[in-house]
Amino acid sequence: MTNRESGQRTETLQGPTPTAARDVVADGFDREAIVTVYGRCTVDYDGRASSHLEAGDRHVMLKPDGAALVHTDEGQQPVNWQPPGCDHDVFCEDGTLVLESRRPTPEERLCVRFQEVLQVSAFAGTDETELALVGTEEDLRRRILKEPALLEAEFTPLATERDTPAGAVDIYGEDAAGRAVVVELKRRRVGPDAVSQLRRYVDALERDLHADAAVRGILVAPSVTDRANRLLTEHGLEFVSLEPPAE
Amino acid sequence: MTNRESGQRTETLQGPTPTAARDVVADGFDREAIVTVYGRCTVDYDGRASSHLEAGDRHVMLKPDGAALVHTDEGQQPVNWQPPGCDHDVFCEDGTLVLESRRPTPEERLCVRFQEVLQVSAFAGTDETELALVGTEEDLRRRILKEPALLEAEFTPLATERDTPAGAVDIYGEDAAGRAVVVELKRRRVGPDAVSQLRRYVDALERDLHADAAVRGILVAPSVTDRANRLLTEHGLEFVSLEPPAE
DNA sequence: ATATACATGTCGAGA
DNA sequence: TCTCGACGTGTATAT
Repeated sequence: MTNRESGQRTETLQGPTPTAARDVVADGFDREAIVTVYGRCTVDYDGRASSHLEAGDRHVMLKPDGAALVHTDEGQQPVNWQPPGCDHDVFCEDGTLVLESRRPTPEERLCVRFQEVLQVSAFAGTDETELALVGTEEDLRRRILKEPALLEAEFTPLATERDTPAGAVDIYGEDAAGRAVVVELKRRRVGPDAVSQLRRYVDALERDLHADAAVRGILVAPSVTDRANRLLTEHGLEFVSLEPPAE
Repeated sequence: MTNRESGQRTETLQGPTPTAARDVVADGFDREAIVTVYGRCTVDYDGRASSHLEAGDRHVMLKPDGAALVHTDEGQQPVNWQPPGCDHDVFCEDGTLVLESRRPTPEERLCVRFQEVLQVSAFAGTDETELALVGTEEDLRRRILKEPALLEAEFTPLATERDTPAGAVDIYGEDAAGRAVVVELKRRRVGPDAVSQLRRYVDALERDLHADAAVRGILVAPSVTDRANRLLTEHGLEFVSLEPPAE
């Protein structure tokens, strides 16, 4: 089965020869298409780490922005990949199709060698729209700024992303007594890492203000783990249960 | 162009009717194949957060383990997805193809509605092999255990994954003077988070041993950021530059 | 199922 | 370019 319509949005060959497959892939690169190849292949990666994969049937996707993905029939994550910004290359070697994707800084190389190509496709299309996502940490922040009493009565937000030597604080403000308050937001249940983060900010701000009065630190999240809760107590930090808005 | 060979490893239709596309998808599910659909669609997600995507051309992959991936022509990450363990469903509604993927705990739902299906494929294959990966934190640990002097002269490893109230320490040991040493490993350049992590372990171990002598904390990584370095100094922690083995 | 930390994490913002 | 922290993080392991 063959199908070559270069002007069309999709182009697909089944069971192609290596050279025919190469031509579809190369044409797909030229047309800024998403190129996919399914077949039996080995995969080698070398860069931040190194990996090797023996022959098996996999689905390879090459995007026009330079991203590469090698998927098996399991897992949400690709078994091998390359980030956007890579240069894709296709050629035939010893009568087999080879896909290669490289990038500099860091030097990384992904190489897929096909013993057998079952199908090759090129998908050209348009997608102008952007994802509308609700329920992020940003949404949680807006919720609190709109209604500070959700945190505690008479809390007054003074700044977001306030800079400290340890990094930017999510919300900085003061309580009814005029004490400085550092608020760290998390959209979901948190563990010890989030407590450490809050602690760094509180420490840094206490030094920064070189005030005698302690800075209050409040962790805002739907819930905390046991160990995180112990850490909070240990360091005199507080917790307020609050979720991002549902819609 | 049509191709229906149910016994074969691949099955593909181009420009199918919604019902024909549905049949290929359903048959792919039955055969434990990787199913892909390319076409113009809207995508809705609701679960830990919520998202909506207006119509555009996208590549959807449904895996037999329940994973779902929606890819645009940009980015390494899918614009929407569903983790393994979901139940995939396919049907026609108002003359259009609909793909739905759900899971309980947490309740999450992904729905892709196609205005137009340009291609649908089912890929059945085998992949027995496992990825051989080198250059992980585990490799770095083995390197140090094999040659403890890389850390410092006369360092003696006593345990890996030693438990403390704050969590498991990567390597626990003692130095030439017999002082307790906590080693935290990172396979790449680290920021403040890794220092906080090491600090938690050192604190916890000092309490656990309720010894008067301070516990040494050593961060092992290729390098550290400025801020992380300041935090190390601030808390009396140490740094040793070491990388995972290259091969 | 929950908790904890790793990951070739990826991604985006800010300096 | 580098740093830093969020992410519907995913993934594995141990409890």
